[in-house]
Amino acid sequence: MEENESNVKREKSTIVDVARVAGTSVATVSRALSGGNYPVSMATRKKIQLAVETVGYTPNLLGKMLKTKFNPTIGIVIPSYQNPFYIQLIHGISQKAATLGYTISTFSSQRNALMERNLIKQLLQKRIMGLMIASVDDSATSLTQFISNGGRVCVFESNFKDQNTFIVAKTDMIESGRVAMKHLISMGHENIAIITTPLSKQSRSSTIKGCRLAMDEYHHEFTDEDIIIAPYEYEFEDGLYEFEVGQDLVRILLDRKKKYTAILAVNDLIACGIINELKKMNIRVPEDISVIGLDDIPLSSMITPALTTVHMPSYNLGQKACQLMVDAMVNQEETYGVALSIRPELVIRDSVMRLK
Amino acid sequence: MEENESNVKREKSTIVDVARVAGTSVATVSRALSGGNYPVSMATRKKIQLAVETVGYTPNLLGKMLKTKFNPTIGIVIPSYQNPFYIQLIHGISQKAATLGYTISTFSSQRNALMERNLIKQLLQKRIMGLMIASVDDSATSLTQFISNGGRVCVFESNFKDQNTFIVAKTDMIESGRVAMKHLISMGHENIAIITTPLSKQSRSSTIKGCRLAMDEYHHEFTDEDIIIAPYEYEFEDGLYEFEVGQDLVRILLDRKKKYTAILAVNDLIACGIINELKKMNIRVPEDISVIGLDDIPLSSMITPALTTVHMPSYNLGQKACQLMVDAMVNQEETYGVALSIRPELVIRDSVMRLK
DNA sequence: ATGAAAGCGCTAACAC
DNA sequence: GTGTTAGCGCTTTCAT
Repeated sequence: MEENESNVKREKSTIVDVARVAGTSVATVSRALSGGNYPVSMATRKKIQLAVETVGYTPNLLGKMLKTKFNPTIGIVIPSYQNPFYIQLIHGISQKAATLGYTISTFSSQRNALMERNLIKQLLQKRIMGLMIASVDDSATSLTQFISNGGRVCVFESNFKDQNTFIVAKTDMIESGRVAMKHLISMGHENIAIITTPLSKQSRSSTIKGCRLAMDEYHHEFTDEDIIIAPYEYEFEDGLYEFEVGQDLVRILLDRKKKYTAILAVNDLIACGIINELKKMNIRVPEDISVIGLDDIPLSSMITPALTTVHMPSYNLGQKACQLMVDAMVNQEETYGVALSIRPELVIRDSVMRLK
Repeated sequence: MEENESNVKREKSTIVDVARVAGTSVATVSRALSGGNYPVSMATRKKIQLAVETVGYTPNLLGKMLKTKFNPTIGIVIPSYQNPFYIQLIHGISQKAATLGYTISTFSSQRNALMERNLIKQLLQKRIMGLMIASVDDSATSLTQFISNGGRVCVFESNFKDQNTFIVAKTDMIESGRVAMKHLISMGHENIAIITTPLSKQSRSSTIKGCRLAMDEYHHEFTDEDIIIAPYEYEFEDGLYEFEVGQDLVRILLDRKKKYTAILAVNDLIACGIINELKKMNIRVPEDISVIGLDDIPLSSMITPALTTVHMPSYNLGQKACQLMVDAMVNQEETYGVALSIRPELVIRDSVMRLK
């Protein structure tokens, strides 16, 4: 099969095809098509536009990015698509990115540090300059490597001590824990249990710290015994890890000698699991036991009883973090060490009962 | 600031740096690093490996892809991150892609056709070869353009008549509607209403068709009056479009003269919204009215009463579709027109009551 | 088993 | 305002 001039199966056309048809040089085409406001006469612009259509030209970003060393994409890595908290975050980022003319591309690490590293390596190899991540890795080496290759990193969650080379964007977890716990106390509860996923993440231990703070303020007794920690952490193929943690751990809690009047779950998905399991056991919420969560995901207002929780403005957080990210990407100077902390807010619904 | 030989801030090193340090040619480095099983002596391999580490080399995929015209990435475009059905689908795809050595990159069109087109254009410009999409666009032009540029497309949902250039992967929606409706009928229901989002999508009208089929089989009366269709379709910034559709439409339904004993919702999120609203109005499910959904998302087993629904094996569907996709990407011959249809399965829980 | 060199599609000096 | 040309980092003939 010989190739002839008027090839029926058109090979993907390039800038030179356009130039040939338009009767100009490739430089002019480049300038007309993406050369900022470089002067190109209206006449040639028209010719080029026409040529673009006749040859069916689609720019090849690969060539452009190779040349300019700039990939206007922001990579987002989250631990799971199952937790609505991250979904809201993505929404926020996405919305802001769109207005700023950036493309976002999202990935799930499936709570797997190895997979996370692989993902980051991929991004690096594609010369993506911006990375926004809720990391599940104990080590920050992947991230620092990303930065030493000229990238910008924004972390939402991290196990390691915050590097001052990252943009840190998080909700104030200490305050969240404190707010939730104070609400329970103000409703007359004293025997309160905490149910949590492993404390490896800094955000988790911060939450607990906030809880302790509140208990201390009121001189309530509170020991490590009162905290039940999930022994495992992974992503199910199909199902909701955190929801199941709630279901499993509340059973363990109920088997204990010590009796509690309220449970604080470190996130809403866990709280929903708890309530779900309690219902199965015919234990009424909040009459028999109160439950409070943290996050305020859509599900929380959908279940019965509607969950009292602490709202994390993740949509806002995403928006603001994205703005910071883009700033860091365009500025050549290092705008590092930025910290963004968003204040949580109590949302009272139906899962906590006044005790006395 | 002059650049000196032993530059402190290392510029990103390339294959030529590696070659220089290893004392070989760039061709050899390329072959050693990614040249399949092209013969390179063990000795030089070692030298190159060493050089890679000393210069801190990270391959630039942009260069590679530009040269090879092959981008081993699969782009996924879904209407929303809020609907767990798609999340399950992504999980399935992701898992399979990982085993096949492909990277997936996901995007949300936010139920916006314009945005969807933009996304597709982006993918095209990045010369991504594989696109798996649940399209919300009325027109297939973006998709056909993608294909005419050498890409492969797999559709999960589409408004247009199926092109035989696509890989079509869907659950059998006609059968789903039929199964759900038959269950209602077998439980003694005759006055059944359907609540649905706009029928613009083919999958929606297929579901309805299936419902009609079931009604016909039993010679039950069923008219367009019994179908309530949401007048709008868009993605909220923050919230669950379909859930709210359920809430809004069930109120409208209840205001009608005709009284129904059962409601069929075309997806679970809608069904959950319906149940939620019914509860607020102190109407008991299933005692006062039965509700059945379609999809079997995790939420369905979490609410009270647990939702009776039709399970769509979206995880499986994702896996199989991904396999097909990759096959199509490696095969130069066109493996088009493949259709994959997965059979749904009734899941009986607590939201449907036997009438007589 | 290795190297030299052409070129993928694009941009950005530098000329005119 | 427009054209010429030298690469960006990589692969891949074609030699040797």
